[in-house]
Amino acid sequence: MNYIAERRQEEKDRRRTEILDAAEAVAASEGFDALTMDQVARRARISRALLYVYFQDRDDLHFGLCERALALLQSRFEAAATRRGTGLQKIVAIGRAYVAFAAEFPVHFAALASFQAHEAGSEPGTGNVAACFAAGEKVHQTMFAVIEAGQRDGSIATSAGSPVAIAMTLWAFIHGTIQLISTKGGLLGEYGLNAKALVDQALKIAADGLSPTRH
Amino acid sequence: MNYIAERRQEEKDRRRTEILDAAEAVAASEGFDALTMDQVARRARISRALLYVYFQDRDDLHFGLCERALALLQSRFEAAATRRGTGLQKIVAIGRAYVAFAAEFPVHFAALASFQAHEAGSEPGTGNVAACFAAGEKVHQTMFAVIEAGQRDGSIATSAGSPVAIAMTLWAFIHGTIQLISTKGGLLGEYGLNAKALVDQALKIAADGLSPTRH
DNA sequence: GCGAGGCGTTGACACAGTGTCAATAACTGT
DNA sequence: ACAGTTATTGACACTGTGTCAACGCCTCGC
Repeated sequence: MNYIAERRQEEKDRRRTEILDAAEAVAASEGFDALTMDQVARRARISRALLYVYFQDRDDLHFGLCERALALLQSRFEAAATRRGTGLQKIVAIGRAYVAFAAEFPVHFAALASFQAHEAGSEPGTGNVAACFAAGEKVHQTMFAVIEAGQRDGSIATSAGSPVAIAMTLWAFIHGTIQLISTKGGLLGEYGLNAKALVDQALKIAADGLSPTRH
Repeated sequence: MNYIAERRQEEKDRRRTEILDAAEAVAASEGFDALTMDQVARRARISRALLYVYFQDRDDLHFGLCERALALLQSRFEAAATRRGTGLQKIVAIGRAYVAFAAEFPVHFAALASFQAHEAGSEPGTGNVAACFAAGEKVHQTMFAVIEAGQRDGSIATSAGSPVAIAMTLWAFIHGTIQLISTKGGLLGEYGLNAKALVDQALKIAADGLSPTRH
């Protein structure tokens, strides 16, 4: 009957999320890079071989984690984007949301960072890779819309460039800043700096660079 | 005699640079992440075991490559910093120098990127790690000096923050931008963007954010 | 010249992790 | 009860890492 297939699909989905939960737990305790298939399988209480039924390989599992992270991030971005204020204020709020996200879910941020750091061979429309790119696309769209609104309400200079280009640039800026802080945080102290001050700095410069006051 | 020790040291140094050359060659042809000790050893025409005499482990070799990359980058930064112009113009020139560096030596940039992306456990003053951090420090000092000059000649707002903080922020900005372009370059086309336009965009926003025109 | 001791060099080993496959176990419909 | 599908696994082959005892070679004191 059809009931069966449906139930099986549900069980498959639940198992899949269990595996991702396990992977997050392992990444949280052992560090993201030092995550092995064996640890994940044991944590999820299945054999390693079965893990390969649900995820094609290590990278595929990785993309699964990224998709989760991006979905979570997107909800934060949307929350930031729906607050009152100018487009510029909203985009700054989005930047702060990314910082807060990275602080709250370091594992998810690590997943995104290594996703960002590695080459993206032309994506095959299938599997978790596609889902991951789609999730990233949604995040990007959110930023895009806010920037466009900012240019319409006059808080962001149109001379700063097209919304797409600005979105990319800002993403690179804020991601680079968080990455620097999270990996080299220890060295900051030697210069008498702290994370919050650097973030404020970065957001201020970026916001001033977007503002149309000049010219 | 002392001659002997000296000659042996020189041979050791030369062998060391040969190994690094081999590592660069392998990284260039096989990709940076997919670099194995075996490939490097074979390219340098020594046994894998001997490789471990010169470099403690894979990471140590990696730090050796980073040190080279940073030294090279530093010479480019200094060249950019000695050109005529305001501090702001110089810091923009440094940004462009980093972009040019990444385009000209993708392997070196990849080394720096993965160095930047991974955690830096409190450094032990010994070995290549220390040398790598020292080289990074010199690069940072170059930026620092230019920014300070910019604030003195009035081309960079003092309200933008302390020179150290600005240097860190700008490094994060430009590095993040190059990283985005080099790993996700393929997707740029889908948005009608190209690398050069994005770089110009990023530098413009950053420069406008630093400029004191606004108050 | 020559033997002892240090230095450079290596092959071989133990280990850890990945991805695959044939075989087994569990379930479903007739 | 049985045949057919689906889920699950242990065992295997492979790749890469890091270590070690051993071997050869140079050099220096005699």
